Amino acid sequence: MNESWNDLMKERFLKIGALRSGGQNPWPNDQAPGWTNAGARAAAKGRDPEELAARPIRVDVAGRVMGLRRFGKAAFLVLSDRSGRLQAYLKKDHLGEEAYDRFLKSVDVGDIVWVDGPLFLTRTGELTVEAARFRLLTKAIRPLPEKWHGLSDIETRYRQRYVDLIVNEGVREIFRRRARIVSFLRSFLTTRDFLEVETPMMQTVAGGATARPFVTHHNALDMDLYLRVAPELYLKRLLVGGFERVFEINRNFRNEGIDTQHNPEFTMIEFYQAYATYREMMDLTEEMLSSLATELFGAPKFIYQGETVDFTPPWERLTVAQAAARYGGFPEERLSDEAFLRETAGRLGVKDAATASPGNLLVAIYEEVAEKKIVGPTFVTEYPIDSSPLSRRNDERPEIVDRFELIIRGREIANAFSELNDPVDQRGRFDEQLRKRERGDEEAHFMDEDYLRALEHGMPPAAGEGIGIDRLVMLLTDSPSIRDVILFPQLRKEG
RNA sequence: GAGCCCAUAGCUCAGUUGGCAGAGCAUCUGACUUUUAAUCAGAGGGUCGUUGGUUCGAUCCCAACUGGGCUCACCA
Repeated sequence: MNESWNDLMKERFLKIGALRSGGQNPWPNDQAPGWTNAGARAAAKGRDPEELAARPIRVDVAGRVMGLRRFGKAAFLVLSDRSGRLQAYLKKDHLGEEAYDRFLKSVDVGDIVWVDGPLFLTRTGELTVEAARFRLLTKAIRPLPEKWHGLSDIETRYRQRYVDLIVNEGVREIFRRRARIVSFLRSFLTTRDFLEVETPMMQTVAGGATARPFVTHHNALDMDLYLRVAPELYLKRLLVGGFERVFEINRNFRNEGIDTQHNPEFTMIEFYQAYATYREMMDLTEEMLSSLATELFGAPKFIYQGETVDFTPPWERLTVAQAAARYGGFPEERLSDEAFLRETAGRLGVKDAATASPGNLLVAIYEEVAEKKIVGPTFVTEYPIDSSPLSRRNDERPEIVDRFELIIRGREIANAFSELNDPVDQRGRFDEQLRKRERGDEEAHFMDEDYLRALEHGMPPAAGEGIGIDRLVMLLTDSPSIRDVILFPQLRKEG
């Protein structure tokens, strides 16, 4: 008995003692159910009470006791397993006085039990197992939250996700849907001949994105390593190696703030296709996400936070300048005027408005006035070159890159571009990033000599894309916070 | 990192203009053999997040701290 236990827990501990002295193990592991609750329901579907009585279906099921209604000489248990709920009925006449009394003395809501017996329908039509045999499989010491209001304290829901999952069916459904989404994306790409790969999470150079990395240390090698901020540079090495279509679904780590859109570790899918451009990536994305929504909802439309999101292709395509002009109310031609950009950026409070390049000013203005207002899905294109050090330069306009961001409900969901495979241009871009880093930009890219060496071997022309899985799942589960779609979101140490 | 808000029984929540801490569910005892948040009768259960301060007296007022939420900044 633990001193910190409350009265409810002490009460249950006494029951454990009673079980043990009666020769019963409170935590046995020698009984597996032959049926799931949903399987039992399916077997009895359409049968009326007389048919069930005439040709009994005998099932044995196990699950957590979510409800317990005692009536003296009979009792109902509500059992919950991975497939759903099913009611069990225990009758003293059928089970024998001693066994019945002992079981009902020891069992509590929250325990896991096994029940074996024929199915029947109660007067109110509820499918029920009439227990001929039963066993306690797991004794719970802690009580579950209240049956009607459940667990709503947000901190407890995140810290003790196991309790959240036990009592909040909607939470279980979110994570089932998350698994379905990841599985859909995986098979969508696999059937298009993409190879799934795994590349390093611990990298000597944290490349592929602009973000502050986590640092760790390898003792045997006496070497600092970075948790990856993106898999991009490794996946493109694989294009060099001859895997012309690759993808990876895995965690990235970024040492930045935490809020409803950001968790330090988050899941990305990145995919790369040789002989494709960012234009084909738009088509692929439209097809992938609209068919995903159709798979989930039966149509490429769904509700997010009270508003309809429509994934029916084709999606709107806007340049950064067009988006800034439309949502900021500027004449588009003025957005190519450096003085106007500088003045506007300054007025909007953009930092470095006096020194930033015209391209970066335009993006900053777009992000300030337009991005949050775009309902989408919208592909935003024509990003300036200095914000995209790994993207292919546009053939006609060397100041922009062949890149898009996919914006849905004001959030960046995907980022894609035609890949820069010119090793000379790439070295120049890395040099520029190094100069930014020397000026104090902690998020600028590092030089990656091995990546340049790979490019020097020849990377096929290609396009690649990354989609933030957590944000996609938020959209498709109508979740307002990223913590609602990550099983164990990052929190401070418990106080 | 900044601002605002929150922390009371296992859970969901009241409450005290500063004077013995409340409800429902859960638990325990009793009644009850087809219930559905079962019902009925009774009982027990609290370091009011932590530490200080003000006060005759603090769960309540003040401060700091811890944890959480939202907004902003950074970012995807």
